[in-house]
Amino acid sequence: MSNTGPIAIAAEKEGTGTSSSSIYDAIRHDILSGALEANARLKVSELARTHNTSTNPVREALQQLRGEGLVLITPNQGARVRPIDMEFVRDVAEVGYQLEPYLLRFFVETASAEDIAELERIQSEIEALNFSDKARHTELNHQFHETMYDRHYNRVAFGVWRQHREILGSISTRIPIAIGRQEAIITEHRALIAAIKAQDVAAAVTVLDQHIQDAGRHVVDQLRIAEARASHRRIG
Amino acid sequence: MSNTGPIAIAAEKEGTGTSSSSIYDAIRHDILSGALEANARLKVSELARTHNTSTNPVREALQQLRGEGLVLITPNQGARVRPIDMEFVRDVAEVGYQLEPYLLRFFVETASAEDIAELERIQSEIEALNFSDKARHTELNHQFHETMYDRHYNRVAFGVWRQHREILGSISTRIPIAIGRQEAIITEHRALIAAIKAQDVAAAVTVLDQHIQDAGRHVVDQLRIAEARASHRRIG
DNA sequence: AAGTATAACTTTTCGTACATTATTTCAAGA
DNA sequence: TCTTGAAATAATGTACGAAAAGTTATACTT
Repeated sequence: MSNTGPIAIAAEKEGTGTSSSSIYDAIRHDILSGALEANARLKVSELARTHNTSTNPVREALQQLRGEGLVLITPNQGARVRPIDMEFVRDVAEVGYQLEPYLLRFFVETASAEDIAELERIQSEIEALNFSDKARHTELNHQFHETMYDRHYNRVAFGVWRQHREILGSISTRIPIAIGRQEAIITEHRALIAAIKAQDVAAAVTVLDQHIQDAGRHVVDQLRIAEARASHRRIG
Repeated sequence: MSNTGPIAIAAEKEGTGTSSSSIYDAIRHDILSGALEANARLKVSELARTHNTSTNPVREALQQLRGEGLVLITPNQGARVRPIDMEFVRDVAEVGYQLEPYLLRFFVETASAEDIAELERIQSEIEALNFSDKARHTELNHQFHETMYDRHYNRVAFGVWRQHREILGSISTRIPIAIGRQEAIITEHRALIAAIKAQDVAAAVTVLDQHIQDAGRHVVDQLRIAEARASHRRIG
């Protein structure tokens, strides 16, 4: 059996301090930011050298990343970066679809006035930014959703969601946002806030369903364009 | 931040061969089977000794398990077994609820005659066994569901589901199955097969929703009884 | 002479041993 | 009883040897 790696029980962010943890963060960041490209070999001694440490911390970091599914390890052949291709993104996005309504429902039922105010604050910041800084937009968008789900009693669900969100977010920053999509994001967020204020669970879930499906479809479409372009370049 | 550990991108089972992999399997098994109890400290040198190997393979196995969320690691304090308590089980079960209908839908739409025959074979074996062997029943029940989801195109979703299933399965074998629940399992499985044969996606999803919610509630209830009993023993 | 197979060599992973540093334990004293 | 500190214990990081995989070069066949 080969390790094509699905997605598992995420470890929550924990206090670092050890060299192993920081190298874990570094490699993880490099994978998600795209600095390390798909299928790149992760040689232990090389990583140890570039990060000014010895091999053991690197080996442990790679094992942890394997547990999370971001790194693929074949016995005696070492670690490679899990390719975040269209298929993988689609799969990750669809898992998100299944979890978000569940997470949202609890928020609508339990949201305080402060929670909603926080949402509106983030939303106004998103609108003010107006997509001028993609990385910042992705971050704010992440905050918008995280604000709603963070206090959910189900830490497992939240963890799965967040990990998937990070993967999607990592590629969102690398693809363009279509103009039409920009407007849709604004109106969808507003509709969501309105439904939450009205304590209308059904309406909120409906809006969210639309929102995340559109968002996911958009990412997959853009990725399809990028992959087609890449293959065209190879052939031409 | 502490690592209370949600659930992440699961690594698929891969070909072993290395000592690290086999020790990973061993520890994982001991956690899920209950041989290692909740919060038990996992001392590296101790595990190395009992498994006849050195410390590095153990350390790497623990890191991988941390990535999967089965082990909690605190800097400079080492690894502990993640407690699989009622809360955790409930959370894991609820994540399952969100994913199973999604996985099932695809199966109903694409199932071949052989697939359905396989389901019926497993079902008849379950009925023949009639709950006389709990471990075997859990295994068959797992097979019943896995048969439906295994060929789903979304490997990420399948991986998340399977990992959660393994956690639930590990405790199912440790709790009693109520008589009423036994009959319900049989009839629910039969109804599910009927709906699949009729290509009725909606009916299948409805039956499944009922089935997994009942199953989850049953596990949580039994666990509540067990925990209450344990705390009573402590007090009394 | 070109292509393939094989052998020598290099690189990398994997397991072992050890040094260092942090934590836990436990006993002595306030 | 609580605090303090020293010894024991365990985690983290470094170094190295053995085994496997990958690479290059050489010999052999067609």
